[in-house]
Amino acid sequence: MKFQVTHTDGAARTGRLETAHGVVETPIFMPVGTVGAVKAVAPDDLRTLGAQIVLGNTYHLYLRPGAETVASHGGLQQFSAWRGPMLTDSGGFQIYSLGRGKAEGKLASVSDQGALFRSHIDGSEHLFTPERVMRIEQQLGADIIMPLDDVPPADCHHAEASDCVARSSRWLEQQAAVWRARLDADKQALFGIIQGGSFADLRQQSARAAASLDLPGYALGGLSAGKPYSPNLWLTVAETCALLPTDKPRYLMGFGEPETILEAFALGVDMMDCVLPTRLARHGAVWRVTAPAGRHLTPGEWLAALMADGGHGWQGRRIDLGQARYLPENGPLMPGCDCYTCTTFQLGTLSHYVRIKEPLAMRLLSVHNLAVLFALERAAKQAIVRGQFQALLTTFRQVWQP
RNA sequence: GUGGCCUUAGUGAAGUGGUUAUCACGCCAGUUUGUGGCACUGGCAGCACGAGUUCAAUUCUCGUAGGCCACC
Repeated sequence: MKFQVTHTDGAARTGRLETAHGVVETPIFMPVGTVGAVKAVAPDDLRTLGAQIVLGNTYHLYLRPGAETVASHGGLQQFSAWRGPMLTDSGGFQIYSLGRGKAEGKLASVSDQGALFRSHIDGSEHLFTPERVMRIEQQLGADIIMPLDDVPPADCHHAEASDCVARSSRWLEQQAAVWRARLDADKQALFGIIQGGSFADLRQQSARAAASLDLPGYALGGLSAGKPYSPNLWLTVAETCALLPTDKPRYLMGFGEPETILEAFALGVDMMDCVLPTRLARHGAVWRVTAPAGRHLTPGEWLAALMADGGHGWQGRRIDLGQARYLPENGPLMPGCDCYTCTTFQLGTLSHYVRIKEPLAMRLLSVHNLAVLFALERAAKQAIVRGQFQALLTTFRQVWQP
Protein backbone atom coordinates (compact mmCIF):
# COMPACT_ATOMS: atom_id res chain seq x y z
CA MET A 1 0.00 0.00 0.00
CA LYS A 2 1.16 3.48 -0.81
CA PHE A 3 -0.03 6.77 0.59
CA GLN A 4 0.82 10.32 -0.29
CA VAL A 5 -0.60 13.62 0.83
CA THR A 6 -1.63 15.68 -2.20
CA HIS A 7 -2.91 18.96 -0.74
CA THR A 8 -3.06 20.57 2.66
CA ASP A 9 -5.24 23.35 4.05
CA GLY A 10 -4.36 24.07 7.65
CA ALA A 11 -4.27 20.68 9.35
CA ALA A 12 -6.74 19.28 6.81
CA ARG A 13 -5.36 17.36 3.87
CA THR A 14 -6.21 15.35 0.79
CA GLY A 15 -4.32 12.23 -0.10
CA ARG A 16 -4.07 9.24 -2.35
CA LEU A 17 -4.07 5.74 -0.95
CA GLU A 18 -3.17 2.92 -3.34
CA THR A 19 -4.37 -0.49 -2.24
CA ALA A 20 -4.27 -3.90 -3.88
CA HIS A 21 -7.91 -3.44 -4.94
CA GLY A 22 -7.87 0.17 -6.06
CA VAL A 23 -7.13 3.76 -5.23
CA VAL A 24 -8.77 5.65 -2.38
CA GLU A 25 -8.87 9.44 -2.47
CA THR A 26 -8.79 10.74 1.09
CA PRO A 27 -10.29 12.13 3.25
CA ILE A 28 -13.03 9.52 3.23
CA PHE A 29 -15.95 8.07 5.07
CA MET A 30 -16.08 4.27 5.00
CA PRO A 31 -19.45 2.47 5.18
CA VAL A 32 -19.53 -0.45 7.61
CA GLY A 33 -20.34 -3.90 6.26
CA THR A 34 -19.73 -5.96 9.37
CA VAL A 35 -20.70 -9.35 7.99
CA GLY A 36 -19.65 -8.89 4.40
CA ALA A 37 -22.52 -6.63 3.36
CA VAL A 38 -23.39 -3.05 4.22
CA LYS A 39 -26.73 -3.82 5.80
CA ALA A 40 -29.59 -3.28 3.33
CA VAL A 41 -27.26 -1.70 0.74
CA ALA A 42 -26.08 -3.48 -2.42
CA PRO A 43 -22.59 -3.02 -3.89
CA ASP A 44 -24.15 -1.27 -6.90
CA ASP A 45 -25.69 1.29 -4.55
CA LEU A 46 -22.28 1.85 -2.96
CA ARG A 47 -20.61 2.36 -6.33
CA THR A 48 -23.31 4.79 -7.43
CA LEU A 49 -22.89 6.69 -4.17
CA GLY A 50 -19.16 6.94 -4.73
CA ALA A 51 -18.04 4.78 -1.84
CA GLN A 52 -14.36 3.96 -2.10
CA ILE A 53 -13.67 1.47 0.65
CA VAL A 54 -15.88 -0.72 2.82
CA LEU A 55 -15.33 -2.28 6.25
CA GLY A 56 -15.80 -5.84 7.37
CA ASN A 57 -15.46 -7.33 10.84
CA THR A 58 -13.09 -10.15 11.72
CA TYR A 59 -15.08 -11.37 14.72
CA HIS A 60 -18.37 -11.62 12.86
CA LEU A 61 -16.93 -13.12 9.69
CA TYR A 62 -14.87 -15.59 11.67
CA LEU A 63 -18.02 -16.87 13.41
CA ARG A 64 -20.03 -16.90 10.20
CA PRO A 65 -19.28 -18.03 7.55
CA GLY A 66 -15.70 -18.64 8.76
CA ALA A 67 -12.45 -17.23 7.44
CA GLU A 68 -11.74 -20.34 5.36
CA THR A 69 -15.07 -20.00 3.61
CA VAL A 70 -14.39 -16.36 2.76
CA ALA A 71 -10.91 -17.29 1.55
CA SER A 72 -12.30 -20.06 -0.63
CA HIS A 73 -14.56 -17.50 -2.30
CA GLY A 74 -11.51 -15.48 -3.29
CA GLY A 75 -11.38 -13.18 -0.28
CA LEU A 76 -13.75 -10.64 1.18
CA GLN A 77 -13.78 -8.42 -1.91
CA GLN A 78 -15.06 -11.25 -4.10
CA PHE A 79 -17.23 -12.77 -1.41
CA SER A 80 -19.08 -9.50 -0.90
CA ALA A 81 -19.15 -8.67 -4.62
CA TRP A 82 -17.84 -5.23 -3.75
CA ARG A 83 -14.46 -5.99 -5.34
CA GLY A 84 -12.98 -2.66 -4.30
CA PRO A 85 -10.74 -1.77 -1.37
CA MET A 86 -11.75 -3.19 1.99
CA LEU A 87 -10.66 -2.91 5.60
CA THR A 88 -11.31 -5.41 8.36
CA ASP A 89 -11.67 -4.44 11.97
CA SER A 90 -10.08 -6.92 14.32
CA GLY A 91 -12.69 -7.76 16.93
CA GLY A 92 -11.02 -5.45 19.44
CA PHE A 93 -14.13 -3.29 19.53
CA GLN A 94 -16.13 -6.37 20.50
CA ILE A 95 -14.04 -6.62 23.68
CA TYR A 96 -15.78 -3.37 24.56
CA SER A 97 -19.21 -3.90 23.03
CA LEU A 98 -19.64 -7.49 24.22
CA GLY A 99 -17.58 -7.26 27.39
CA ARG A 100 -16.18 -4.18 29.11
CA GLY A 101 -19.05 -1.97 28.05
CA LYS A 102 -21.73 -4.23 29.48
CA ALA A 103 -22.91 -4.47 33.07
CA GLU A 104 -24.24 -8.02 32.70
CA GLY A 105 -24.44 -10.79 30.16
CA LYS A 106 -20.87 -10.22 29.09
CA LEU A 107 -19.84 -12.25 26.06
CA ALA A 108 -16.22 -11.17 26.05
CA SER A 109 -13.41 -11.04 28.54
CA VAL A 110 -9.80 -10.03 28.17
CA SER A 111 -6.47 -11.30 29.47
CA ASP A 112 -2.88 -10.65 28.48
CA GLN A 113 -3.13 -13.68 26.25
CA GLY A 114 -5.99 -12.31 24.20
CA ALA A 115 -9.73 -11.85 24.05
CA LEU A 116 -12.04 -14.68 25.00
CA PHE A 117 -15.40 -14.46 23.23
CA ARG A 118 -18.51 -16.44 23.84
CA SER A 119 -20.33 -16.66 20.54
CA HIS A 120 -23.59 -14.73 20.52
CA ILE A 121 -24.81 -17.32 18.04
CA ASP A 122 -24.29 -20.65 19.79
CA GLY A 123 -22.47 -19.84 23.04
CA SER A 124 -19.21 -21.52 22.02
CA GLU A 125 -15.91 -20.07 23.26
CA HIS A 126 -13.27 -18.55 20.99
CA LEU A 127 -9.91 -17.20 22.03
CA PHE A 128 -8.61 -14.37 19.86
CA THR A 129 -4.88 -14.05 20.35
CA PRO A 130 -2.93 -11.35 18.50
CA GLU A 131 -1.31 -14.00 16.29
CA ARG A 132 -4.60 -15.68 15.54
CA VAL A 133 -6.28 -12.42 14.58
CA MET A 134 -3.49 -11.75 12.09
CA ARG A 135 -4.01 -15.17 10.56
CA ILE A 136 -7.79 -14.73 10.32
CA GLU A 137 -7.46 -11.30 8.73
CA GLN A 138 -4.94 -12.70 6.28
CA GLN A 139 -7.52 -15.28 5.24
CA LEU A 140 -10.25 -12.67 4.92
CA GLY A 141 -7.93 -10.76 2.61
CA ALA A 142 -8.86 -7.13 3.19
CA ASP A 143 -6.53 -4.42 1.89
CA ILE A 144 -6.15 -2.82 5.29
CA ILE A 145 -6.19 -4.87 8.49
CA MET A 146 -6.60 -3.59 12.01
CA PRO A 147 -4.78 -5.20 14.93
CA LEU A 148 -6.51 -6.68 17.97
CA ASP A 149 -6.55 -3.98 20.62
CA ASP A 150 -8.11 -3.63 24.05
CA VAL A 151 -10.85 -1.03 23.88
CA PRO A 152 -12.03 0.60 27.12
CA PRO A 153 -15.13 2.80 27.46
CA ALA A 154 -14.42 6.40 26.45
CA ASP A 155 -15.15 7.64 29.97
CA CYS A 156 -12.87 5.14 31.74
CA HIS A 157 -10.46 6.14 34.47
CA HIS A 158 -6.74 6.62 34.02
CA ALA A 159 -5.84 3.24 35.48
CA GLU A 160 -8.11 1.28 33.14
CA ALA A 161 -7.01 3.32 30.14
CA SER A 162 -3.40 2.71 31.11
CA ASP A 163 -3.94 -1.06 31.25
CA CYS A 164 -5.55 -0.99 27.84
CA VAL A 165 -2.69 1.03 26.38
CA ALA A 166 -0.11 -1.38 27.78
CA ARG A 167 -1.93 -4.44 26.54
CA SER A 168 -2.74 -2.93 23.14
CA SER A 169 0.86 -1.82 22.64
CA ARG A 170 2.21 -5.25 23.52
CA TRP A 171 -0.27 -6.95 21.22
CA LEU A 172 0.50 -4.50 18.44
CA GLU A 173 4.19 -5.30 18.66
CA GLN A 174 3.44 -9.02 18.40
CA GLN A 175 1.07 -8.50 15.50
CA ALA A 176 3.47 -6.25 13.64
CA ALA A 177 6.13 -8.98 13.91
CA VAL A 178 3.75 -11.63 12.56
CA TRP A 179 2.63 -9.33 9.77
CA ARG A 180 6.16 -8.31 8.77
CA ALA A 181 7.23 -11.94 8.51
CA ARG A 182 4.70 -12.49 5.75
CA LEU A 183 5.77 -12.55 2.12
CA ASP A 184 2.59 -10.76 1.06
CA ALA A 185 2.66 -8.06 3.73
CA ASP A 186 2.62 -5.36 1.07
CA LYS A 187 -0.83 -6.54 -0.08
CA GLN A 188 -2.39 -6.02 3.32
CA ALA A 189 -1.54 -2.88 5.24
CA LEU A 190 -1.48 -3.23 9.01
CA PHE A 191 -2.49 -0.08 10.90
CA GLY A 192 -1.53 0.69 14.48
CA ILE A 193 -4.28 1.77 16.88
CA ILE A 194 -3.72 4.48 19.48
CA GLN A 195 -5.52 4.08 22.81
CA GLY A 196 -5.38 6.10 26.00
CA GLY A 197 -8.89 7.46 26.43
CA SER A 198 -8.90 11.21 26.90
CA PHE A 199 -5.59 11.17 28.80
CA ALA A 200 -2.88 13.07 26.96
CA ASP A 201 0.00 11.24 28.64
CA LEU A 202 -1.42 7.83 27.74
CA ARG A 203 -2.23 8.82 24.18
CA GLN A 204 1.31 10.07 23.83
CA GLN A 205 2.73 6.85 25.23
CA SER A 206 0.49 4.79 22.95
CA ALA A 207 1.28 6.88 19.86
CA ARG A 208 5.03 6.72 20.47
CA ALA A 209 4.97 2.96 20.81
CA ALA A 210 2.87 2.53 17.68
CA ALA A 211 4.81 5.02 15.59
CA SER A 212 8.09 3.32 16.46
CA LEU A 213 6.85 0.26 14.57
CA ASP A 214 6.72 2.27 11.34
CA LEU A 215 3.39 0.85 10.17
CA PRO A 216 1.56 1.84 6.96
CA GLY A 217 -1.12 3.78 8.85
CA TYR A 218 -2.44 4.73 12.28
CA ALA A 219 -5.83 4.85 13.89
CA LEU A 220 -7.36 6.73 16.81
CA GLY A 221 -9.27 4.15 18.79
CA GLY A 222 -11.54 4.02 21.79
CA LEU A 223 -13.02 7.47 21.38
CA SER A 224 -16.44 6.35 20.16
CA ALA A 225 -16.97 3.63 22.75
CA GLY A 226 -19.60 4.55 25.30
CA LYS A 227 -20.06 8.25 25.87
CA PRO A 228 -18.38 9.75 22.85
CA TYR A 229 -18.76 13.48 22.96
CA SER A 230 -16.65 14.60 25.86
CA PRO A 231 -16.09 18.34 25.73
CA ASN A 232 -12.46 17.90 24.77
CA LEU A 233 -12.93 15.16 22.19
CA TRP A 234 -11.66 17.32 19.35
CA LEU A 235 -8.77 18.49 21.45
CA THR A 236 -7.83 14.84 22.03
CA VAL A 237 -8.12 14.11 18.31
CA ALA A 238 -6.00 17.12 17.40
CA GLU A 239 -3.32 16.28 19.95
CA THR A 240 -3.20 12.65 18.88
CA CYS A 241 -2.99 13.49 15.18
CA ALA A 242 -0.05 15.75 16.00
CA LEU A 243 1.76 12.75 17.50
CA LEU A 244 1.45 10.71 14.31
CA PRO A 245 3.66 10.77 11.22
CA THR A 246 2.37 13.20 8.61
CA ASP A 247 3.09 10.85 5.72
CA LYS A 248 0.82 8.05 6.96
CA PRO A 249 -2.98 7.89 6.80
CA ARG A 250 -4.88 8.60 10.02
CA TYR A 251 -8.08 6.79 10.76
CA LEU A 252 -10.53 7.98 13.41
CA MET A 253 -12.45 4.87 14.33
CA GLY A 254 -16.18 4.89 14.89
CA PHE A 255 -17.21 8.43 14.01
CA GLY A 256 -19.42 9.52 11.17
CA GLU A 257 -22.14 12.09 11.72
CA PRO A 258 -22.34 14.89 9.19
CA GLU A 259 -20.67 17.51 11.36
CA THR A 260 -18.20 15.11 12.96
CA ILE A 261 -16.61 14.09 9.69
CA LEU A 262 -15.92 17.74 8.89
CA GLU A 263 -14.60 18.41 12.40
CA ALA A 264 -12.27 15.42 12.11
CA PHE A 265 -11.11 16.22 8.59
CA ALA A 266 -10.26 19.70 9.82
CA LEU A 267 -7.83 18.20 12.33
CA GLY A 268 -5.99 16.05 9.80
CA VAL A 269 -8.02 12.84 9.95
CA ASP A 270 -8.01 10.99 6.61
CA MET A 271 -10.38 8.09 7.20
CA MET A 272 -13.49 7.51 9.30
CA ASP A 273 -16.15 4.86 9.67
CA CYS A 274 -19.41 4.62 11.53
CA VAL A 275 -22.46 2.40 11.71
CA LEU A 276 -24.72 5.36 12.36
CA PRO A 277 -25.80 6.33 8.83
CA THR A 278 -26.99 2.80 8.11
CA ARG A 279 -28.25 1.98 11.60
CA LEU A 280 -30.24 5.20 11.89
CA ALA A 281 -31.66 4.57 8.44
CA ARG A 282 -32.84 1.10 9.38
CA HIS A 283 -34.65 2.67 12.31
CA GLY A 284 -36.32 5.31 10.17
CA ALA A 285 -34.08 8.32 10.82
CA VAL A 286 -32.41 10.42 8.16
CA TRP A 287 -30.06 13.36 8.02
CA ARG A 288 -31.41 16.31 6.10
CA VAL A 289 -30.08 19.72 5.22
CA THR A 290 -32.74 22.09 3.93
CA ALA A 291 -32.71 25.46 2.20
CA PRO A 292 -34.94 28.37 3.25
CA ALA A 293 -38.51 28.16 1.93
CA GLY A 294 -38.82 29.09 -1.73
CA ARG A 295 -35.19 28.37 -2.56
CA HIS A 296 -35.29 26.08 -5.61
CA LEU A 297 -32.55 23.47 -5.87
CA THR A 298 -31.62 21.03 -8.59
CA PRO A 299 -30.35 17.57 -7.61
CA GLY A 300 -26.72 17.57 -6.52
CA GLU A 301 -26.64 21.27 -5.86
CA TRP A 302 -27.34 21.53 -2.17
CA LEU A 303 -23.81 22.01 -0.86
CA ALA A 304 -22.87 24.57 -3.50
CA ALA A 305 -26.09 26.45 -2.76
CA LEU A 306 -25.52 26.22 0.97
CA MET A 307 -22.07 27.77 0.58
CA ALA A 308 -23.32 30.40 -1.87
CA ASP A 309 -25.92 31.48 0.71
CA GLY A 310 -23.35 31.45 3.49
CA GLY A 311 -25.74 29.14 5.29
CA HIS A 312 -28.31 31.88 5.87
CA GLY A 313 -31.76 30.40 6.45
CA TRP A 314 -30.49 26.85 6.06
CA GLN A 315 -30.97 24.13 8.62
CA GLY A 316 -29.52 20.67 9.04
CA ARG A 317 -30.62 17.98 11.46
CA ARG A 318 -31.79 14.45 11.97
CA ILE A 319 -35.47 13.69 11.46
CA ASP A 320 -37.60 10.62 12.11
CA LEU A 321 -39.46 9.67 8.95
CA GLY A 322 -41.80 7.41 10.89
CA GLN A 323 -43.66 10.43 12.21
CA ALA A 324 -47.18 10.81 10.83
CA ARG A 325 -46.52 14.47 9.96
CA TYR A 326 -44.43 13.47 6.93
CA LEU A 327 -47.14 11.38 5.27
CA PRO A 328 -48.74 14.29 3.34
CA GLU A 329 -45.39 15.58 2.01
CA ASN A 330 -45.12 15.14 -1.73
CA GLY A 331 -41.71 16.65 -2.45
CA PRO A 332 -38.35 14.91 -2.18
CA LEU A 333 -36.96 13.96 1.20
CA MET A 334 -34.15 16.47 0.76
CA PRO A 335 -34.37 18.90 -2.16
CA GLY A 336 -30.98 19.31 -3.80
CA CYS A 337 -29.82 15.79 -2.91
CA ASP A 338 -29.00 13.69 -5.97
CA CYS A 339 -29.28 10.26 -4.35
CA TYR A 340 -31.55 7.59 -5.78
CA THR A 341 -33.98 7.94 -2.90
CA CYS A 342 -34.41 11.70 -3.19
CA THR A 343 -34.66 11.74 -6.98
CA THR A 344 -37.16 8.86 -7.09
CA PHE A 345 -39.50 8.90 -4.09
CA GLN A 346 -41.75 11.40 -2.44
CA LEU A 347 -41.19 12.05 1.24
CA GLY A 348 -44.70 10.84 2.10
CA THR A 349 -44.06 7.52 0.39
CA LEU A 350 -40.83 7.03 2.33
CA SER A 351 -42.65 7.84 5.56
CA HIS A 352 -45.28 5.24 4.69
CA TYR A 353 -42.58 2.62 4.00
CA VAL A 354 -40.95 3.33 7.36
CA ARG A 355 -44.27 3.17 9.20
CA ILE A 356 -45.26 -0.18 7.77
CA LYS A 357 -41.70 -1.51 8.18
CA GLU A 358 -41.34 -2.14 4.48
CA PRO A 359 -37.82 -3.58 4.03
CA LEU A 360 -37.25 -1.29 1.06
CA ALA A 361 -37.21 1.66 3.48
CA MET A 362 -33.99 0.38 5.02
CA ARG A 363 -32.22 0.47 1.70
CA LEU A 364 -33.65 3.81 0.60
CA LEU A 365 -32.86 5.61 3.84
CA SER A 366 -29.40 4.03 4.10
CA VAL A 367 -28.62 5.21 0.58
CA HIS A 368 -29.69 8.73 1.48
CA ASN A 369 -27.73 8.98 4.73
CA LEU A 370 -24.62 7.69 3.01
CA ALA A 371 -25.22 10.19 0.19
CA VAL A 372 -25.22 13.06 2.68
CA LEU A 373 -21.89 11.95 4.12
CA PHE A 374 -20.33 11.39 0.70
CA ALA A 375 -21.50 14.81 -0.48
CA LEU A 376 -19.77 16.35 2.53
CA GLU A 377 -16.71 14.22 1.88
CA ARG A 378 -16.47 15.41 -1.73
CA ALA A 379 -17.06 19.01 -0.73
CA ALA A 380 -14.32 18.69 1.88
CA LYS A 381 -11.82 17.37 -0.66
CA GLN A 382 -12.63 20.16 -3.08
CA ALA A 383 -12.44 22.81 -0.36
CA ILE A 384 -9.07 21.53 0.84
CA VAL A 385 -7.65 21.65 -2.69
CA ARG A 386 -8.88 25.24 -3.01
CA GLY A 387 -7.76 26.26 0.44
CA GLN A 388 -11.33 26.96 1.52
CA PHE A 389 -11.94 24.25 4.07
CA GLN A 390 -12.42 26.58 7.01
CA ALA A 391 -15.30 28.31 5.24
CA LEU A 392 -17.01 24.97 4.64
CA LEU A 393 -16.59 23.95 8.26
CA THR A 394 -17.77 27.30 9.64
CA THR A 395 -20.82 27.40 7.41
CA PHE A 396 -21.80 23.85 8.18
CA ARG A 397 -21.42 24.39 11.92
CA GLN A 398 -23.87 27.29 11.62
CA VAL A 399 -26.64 25.25 10.02
CA TRP A 400 -26.24 21.86 11.68
CA GLN A 401 -28.22 21.15 14.83
CA PRO A 402 -26.63 18.22 16.68
C1' G B 1 -90.05 -11.13 18.10
C1' U B 2 -87.53 -14.71 21.73
C1' G B 3 -83.06 -16.53 23.94
C1' G B 4 -77.75 -16.39 24.72
C1' C B 5 -73.11 -13.83 24.62
C1' C B 6 -70.71 -9.15 24.44
C1' U B 7 -69.41 -3.46 25.20
C1' U B 8 -62.33 -1.62 29.07
C1' A B 9 -57.11 4.11 25.55
C1' G B 10 -57.79 5.87 18.49
C1' U B 11 -57.76 0.13 17.27
C1' G B 12 -57.54 -5.05 19.05
C1' A B 13 -57.43 -7.58 23.44
C1' A B 14 -56.43 -8.99 29.13
C1' G B 15 -58.09 -8.22 34.22
C1' U B 16 -59.98 -6.99 39.31
C1' G B 17 -65.58 -5.69 45.02
C1' G B 18 -60.41 -1.87 47.77
C1' U B 19 -53.28 2.12 46.54
C1' U B 20 -51.31 4.08 40.53
C1' A B 21 -56.46 -1.04 35.72
C1' U B 22 -52.32 -4.76 32.10
C1' C B 23 -50.56 -5.84 26.94
C1' A B 24 -49.89 -4.97 21.66
C1' C B 25 -50.42 -1.55 17.76
C1' G B 26 -51.02 3.90 17.61
C1' C B 27 -49.37 9.14 18.70
C1' C B 28 -45.30 12.13 20.87
C1' A B 29 -40.25 12.68 22.74
C1' G B 30 -35.51 10.59 23.19
C1' U B 31 -31.26 6.92 22.63
C1' U B 32 -28.02 4.49 18.96
C1' U B 33 -21.31 6.20 16.93
C1' G B 34 -14.22 0.35 14.95
C1' U B 35 -23.17 -2.97 14.34
C1' G B 36 -24.94 -8.86 19.48
C1' G B 37 -29.95 -7.78 11.96
C1' C B 38 -33.95 -4.58 11.81
C1' A B 39 -33.46 -2.27 18.21
C1' C B 40 -34.08 0.18 22.95
C1' U B 41 -36.02 3.89 26.73
C1' G B 42 -39.65 7.24 28.35
C1' G B 43 -44.44 9.92 27.92
C1' C B 44 -49.90 10.29 26.13
C1' A B 45 -54.58 8.22 26.08
C1' G B 46 -59.49 4.06 28.78
C1' C B 47 -63.66 0.75 32.32
C1' A B 48 -70.82 2.48 26.82
C1' C B 49 -74.94 5.22 29.56
C1' G B 50 -78.47 5.33 33.84
C1' A B 51 -80.16 3.37 38.41
C1' G B 52 -79.52 -0.05 42.49
C1' U B 53 -76.83 -3.28 46.28
C1' U B 54 -72.34 -2.05 49.25
C1' C B 55 -68.21 1.32 53.88
C1' A B 56 -66.42 0.81 48.78
C1' A B 57 -68.68 -0.94 41.91
C1' U B 58 -64.85 -0.87 36.00
C1' U B 59 -65.99 -5.65 38.57
C1' C B 60 -72.41 -7.79 41.40
C1' U B 61 -77.94 -6.73 39.98
C1' C B 62 -81.59 -4.26 36.90
C1' G B 63 -82.65 -1.07 32.91
C1' U B 64 -81.25 1.79 28.28
C1' A B 65 -78.39 1.99 23.85
C1' G B 66 -75.25 -0.57 20.49
C1' G B 67 -73.00 -5.23 18.54
C1' C B 68 -72.52 -10.67 17.52
C1' C B 69 -74.81 -15.58 17.34
C1' A B 70 -78.95 -18.94 17.41
C1' C B 71 -84.11 -19.91 16.92
C1' C B 72 -89.11 -18.43 15.22
